[in-house]
Amino acid sequence: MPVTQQTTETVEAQPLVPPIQLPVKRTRTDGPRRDAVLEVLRQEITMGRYDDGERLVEDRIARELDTSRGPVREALRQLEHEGLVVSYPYRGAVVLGVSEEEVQQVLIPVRLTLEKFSYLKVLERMDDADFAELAKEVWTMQEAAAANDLLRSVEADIRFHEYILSRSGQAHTAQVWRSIQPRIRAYFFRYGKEADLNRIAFEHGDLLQTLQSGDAAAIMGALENHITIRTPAP
Amino acid sequence: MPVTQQTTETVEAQPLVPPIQLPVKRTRTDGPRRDAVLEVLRQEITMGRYDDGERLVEDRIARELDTSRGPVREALRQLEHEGLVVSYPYRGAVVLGVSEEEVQQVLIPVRLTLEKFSYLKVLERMDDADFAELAKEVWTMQEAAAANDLLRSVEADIRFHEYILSRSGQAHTAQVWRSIQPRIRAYFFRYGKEADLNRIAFEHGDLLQTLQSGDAAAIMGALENHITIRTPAP
DNA sequence: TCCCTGGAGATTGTCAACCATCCTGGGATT
DNA sequence: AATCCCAGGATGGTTGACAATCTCCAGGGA
Repeated sequence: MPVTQQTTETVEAQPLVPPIQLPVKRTRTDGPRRDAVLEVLRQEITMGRYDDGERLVEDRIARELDTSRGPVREALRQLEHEGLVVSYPYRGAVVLGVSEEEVQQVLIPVRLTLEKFSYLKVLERMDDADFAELAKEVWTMQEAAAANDLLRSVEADIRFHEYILSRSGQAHTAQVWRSIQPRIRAYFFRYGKEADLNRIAFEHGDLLQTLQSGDAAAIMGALENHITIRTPAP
Repeated sequence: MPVTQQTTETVEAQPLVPPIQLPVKRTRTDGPRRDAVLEVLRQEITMGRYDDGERLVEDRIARELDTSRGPVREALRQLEHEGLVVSYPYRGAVVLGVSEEEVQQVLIPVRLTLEKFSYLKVLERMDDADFAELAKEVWTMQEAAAANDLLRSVEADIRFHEYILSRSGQAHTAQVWRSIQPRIRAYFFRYGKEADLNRIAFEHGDLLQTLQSGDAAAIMGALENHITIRTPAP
């Protein structure tokens, strides 16, 4: 499954023929290759197609995705910073499982901190266009709930929160979020099989409504409920 | 200022002379080159030798540190994950300043979350050797305070907390810490010029003592005081 | 004058081939 | 049984060459 085709190719240059070489650009603007590799790997790990502890060998992945080791190396580093992988010098990278306890007691509270801050920051700056954007995601969640589509629900959930994070323009907050988000995502997929999608959609609708009210205290409360409460019962 | 000398060199091979080539290994085990590059850059940024927004050009850095672009690229990515740098595709990396507000309202609270968790996790596992290790750092802080040496004090401070973090063996917690710690460090250097080093040393001594008592509630309280309180007055 | 276009130059992103360095897992030795 | 040694496997690093983009600025046209 090639990540993207070769960037440029010239038609087989026949030795003594006039240089008609038509450059066949298949490049398009799909951004750096490493990002494509990153997405593939992240998806595969998140969806559980790798076992915890399984090795990720640069050369193999490079061949599989039809690219060179460079982009693969960078993608692996990124995955390490997203906590989906651990690696030791000269020994390579292995898949790292998410422990329920750490997610509940560390990642979720950290996330709460981030969101509380950025919601406060973004409050005045939000206009109707922003709310419309968020409403769209809530709508998607409702659809996903109706279709019992966990994937779409989680994606919309993430986008909902990410929209506000990015809108708040707090560089460091966003940085921490990027590092935490993939793990939370992976966690939802693993332990969220029997999550109540309707409830998720409803909660976000409620959160959005509270946001529109502009009442800071109410927002903090809604956030805390929304983020903290869903403990998949230990 | 070369990061490290060439890995292996053979004595100038005189054309028609018997292959006496004595391999002059200067390698030693100083780990991956990227780490050396990383440390140099991190230090320079932390110490304010780069202005906020200043560009970090791969080629220039590679030449300055006498290495190739590979390790430099990896170091820059790492710095990005440490929040000391931001980069955009095809546009390169620039130094990112730490905003006091984000440190106070985001990074510090996040840090508190991490430490609370890991301290609880590590409680029973701590033995006298561990406490001795921590006592050593407290001692260093006292020394640094006496000499009014901010650098040494901050270093020992970081090591104190990092020791417990790593001792707790919580992979995800440690991951987040690694991403946050450099920024907090940089923050201390920038805004901590008139910090009371004696107070810092004392607080850690107190924290250590509380740790040895094994009283979980007391430890949480001490942590909260220690980490949260030092607001350099806005 | 102001806006738009089209390079030119600079820098990042990728490739490929090669070598150094380090880790791992036997097998032979003691 | 414990230890040492070695070969194979993988990662870390180098080089040189291109491809892909971005930035900026000079001209041209409205």
